[in-house]
Order: sequence, then structure tokens, then C-alpha cells
Amino acid sequence: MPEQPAPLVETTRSVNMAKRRLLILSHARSVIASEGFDALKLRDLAHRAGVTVPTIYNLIGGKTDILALIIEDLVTRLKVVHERLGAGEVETVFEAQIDTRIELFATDEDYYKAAYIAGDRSGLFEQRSPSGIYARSLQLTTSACREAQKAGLLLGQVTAEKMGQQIYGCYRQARQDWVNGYFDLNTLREQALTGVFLSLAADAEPEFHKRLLAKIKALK
Amino acid sequence: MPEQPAPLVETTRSVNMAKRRLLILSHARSVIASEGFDALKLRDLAHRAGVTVPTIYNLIGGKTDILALIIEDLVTRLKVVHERLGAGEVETVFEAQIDTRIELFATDEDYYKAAYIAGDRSGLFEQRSPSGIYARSLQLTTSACREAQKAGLLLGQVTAEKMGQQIYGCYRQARQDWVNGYFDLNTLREQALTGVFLSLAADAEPEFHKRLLAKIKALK
DNA sequence: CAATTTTTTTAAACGTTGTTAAAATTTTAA
DNA sequence: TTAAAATTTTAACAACGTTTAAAAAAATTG
Repeated sequence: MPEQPAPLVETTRSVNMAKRRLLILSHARSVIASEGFDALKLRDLAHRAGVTVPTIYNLIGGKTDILALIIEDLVTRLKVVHERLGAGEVETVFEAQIDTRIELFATDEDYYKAAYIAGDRSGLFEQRSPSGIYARSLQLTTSACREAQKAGLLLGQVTAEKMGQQIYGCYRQARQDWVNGYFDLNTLREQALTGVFLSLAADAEPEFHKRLLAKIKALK
Repeated sequence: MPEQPAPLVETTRSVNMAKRRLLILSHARSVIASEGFDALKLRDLAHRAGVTVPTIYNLIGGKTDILALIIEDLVTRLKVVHERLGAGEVETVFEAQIDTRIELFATDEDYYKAAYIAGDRSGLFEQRSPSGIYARSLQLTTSACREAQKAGLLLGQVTAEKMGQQIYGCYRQARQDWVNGYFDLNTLREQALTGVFLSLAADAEPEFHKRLLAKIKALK
């Protein structure tokens, strides 16, 4: 792994290197997203990017390193979106969370599909590690449910843990189907929100329940 | 692809062939389930099964054929379980459906994990084809929801289509997490049933709603 | 039971892939 | 411009999936 993110001085060389690095990665993402990770051949990638194979090794590294770089970038980009749980009613918070992610995905669908595929491959979303992405995301969802219970919107007949897991699961399922190319971002939004609202509705107080069902009907 | 499923006469030769075919496939499933499809090397597989590589080609075929055979077998086994939607209350029907599958998976976890991984690889679960596994499964779920509406258990504020999609999604998500090795079959059952009951509860008439929540609490 | 035919297994090779070592080239700085 | 540093390339390696042709085994036939 070369691993030289930012050179101290920006010579013409380092600038060109950075440029080509990005070019190579861009082609890599495009191939992975459209044809899968197995379809990424280093010789083909080199040809597309107008370089030779060992140049890729020099600039980025091997196949594992390409994957690692794509994942690292995904994690960085997600972190920006992740921590800010906006204020407001629960359903609006979840809606905003999902919309923020969809907007992010829309900026470069190929990239994000590729990144999630790569992440899956390398166990990025494993559920066991308490410090992993899964655990952190689940915790956020769960605590939002707890807030909703305190606010009296959810009755608490279902524990916040179960509700959180269920809601996060709905989003993950929709996202996975999108990554797999089963449907587009609009459907991802519709599916994810339907799932979230439906799950909430199961334990909602009457007025909130009414609001949620209206939201589901309004979708699409 | 050799593709000679049942010889007309059972010579010692054909019996031995069938035996070794099964032995090779068994090792293949074991490797795929524990280390992933990429970890399956034909030379290694041949060594494990006590044969040489071209023998695998003679008996089964290449890597694609191994995958195809595993998938074909999965589809056959699933078909047996699939069509029989038992009678009774909706939630019992769903519970039985899930339990039947879990019991099936429990007979050979390695096998079924491998088969689902292989199926995913080859687009077996694509959602577009109206005659595919996805469409057929979804239709069964949806019509069960429609029945529940007719029986007055579901109020119909959510369409049977949306409800069916949601319920089937819950099961798929739990199954995928199990296939990925995130949790065991017991948790798969708990997760899937929680999702199904919770989804139903969102549109359930009061008495049914009560029953569903009690079932959720009783899980685990 | 023995010779012949058929089938199966094997040894050896081919093309493609990821990867790396050393040669050739380019860029930088004196 | 020229010497030094870094980068790109040429060329090769090992591992993989796959196939061909020869050897071995089994089944058939007299």
C-alpha cells in the first residue's frame, strides 16, 4: 500500500499523480458498480485509465487496496451525514436521515453502489463489533425511538431496541435492493419510508398512528 | 455441462459416479458456506474430495456448473416448502411459513447458506422477472394479507401490496443477515417474526393488534 | 475367462489473472 | 544542462479455471 494522501509540496508530479489516482479510482468504481467486483481486471482498468498495471500498484496498490480506498472514502462520507440527528418529530427525523442519504447517493450512484458492494465484501457491516458501523447506526435509531417513547408518541409496548432494529432493518433492506440493482433511488426512498412508518405505526398512539398512515398513503 | 442426472441402468460405475458427485458437491458447499464462493478453488476441492480436477469437470463441470447445481437443488427444495400455505389465522400462517423454512435450513446450514450466496451471485432473486422466485414469493405473501383484510383482521388502511412487500422484506433481511453469518437460526426466527408481527400490527384491528404485540413480547 | 470397446481418470498444457523485480524514462533540483 | 530521485514500463512469476490427449479402469462381447 503506497498510502501517501497529501504531499507536503504540490509539485507538478504529485498533482498529476493525484489526478491519475482519482481517474483510476473513478474507472474502478464505474466497473464495480455496473459489472460487479469480480469484473474488475487490473489490466482492463489500466487500459481504461490510460496507464499500465504496475502504475496502479504504484499509485494505489493491488485490488484489495482499491477496495480499501473505496471503503475508507465511503466511511468518511457517511460520517459527515451520520452524526447529525436533526430535531423535530420522530418521523421527520427518520425521513430527513433517509433523504440525506439518498441525496448523497444521488450525487454518484455508481460510486455508492460500488462502495457498499465493496464494504459487504470486507465485512464492514458486521453486526458483532460494538464499535462498527452497524452498531453505531443502530444505536442512533434506537435512541430516536426512546425519545419518541418519552414524548408519548410511541406507547412502549415494543421495546426501543426491537423497534430500532426493525426500523434500521427496513432501511438496510431497501438500500441492499438498490445496491443489487433491483430498483432505483426513488423506489429506495419509497420502500424505506414505508417500512419505517409502518414499523412506528405498530406502537404509535392514535393521533401519531393516523399521521403515519397518511404519510404512507402520500408516498410515491 | 455433463448433465446426466439419472442413468437408465445402475451400473457400479454410475453408482460410484453419483456418490463422488455428491461428495464433491458436499465439500464445495462446505467451503462456500464457511469461506465464501471466491475461496472455492478447483484444485483444492479436488484434493478434499480425493479426485483430480478434470474429474470434477467430467462429473459436474466447471465452477459455474457447481454453482448452477447448488442453485437448482435449492430451488427444488424450496418449491416443496413453498406452495403449501397452511390454513388458519394470518399470523399463524406466516409463523408456520417461517418455521418451515428455518427447519429446512437447520437440516444443513452450510448447504443453505452456500446456496443463497450462490443464488445471489447469479441473480436468482431478481425482482423484475414476474415469473421469478421473488415475484412468486411476494404474491403469496400479498394474497395472505388480502385474506386477512377480508377476514377483518387488517383494516386495509395500508394496501395488501405494500403490506406484503414489507413483510416479505422483513423475512429477506433476516435471512440475509443469517446467510452473512451475522447471527444464528434462532435469531433469524426472532428477527423475522418480530418484523412480520410488527408490520401486521400497524394495520391490525384492536383485538388482533393486542394478540400480535403479545406474540412479539413472547419471542426469544 | 480373455479380448475388445467404451468410459473414466489422469498428466500436461494453455490462457488469464494478480502481483512483483529490474530496466527505461521522466521529473526535479543543482 | 546535468546528476539524482522518483516514476513508469517491460518482462516475468505464481495461481487459477479450463481443456486436450494419453493412460487406466470398467463394462461389454466372443
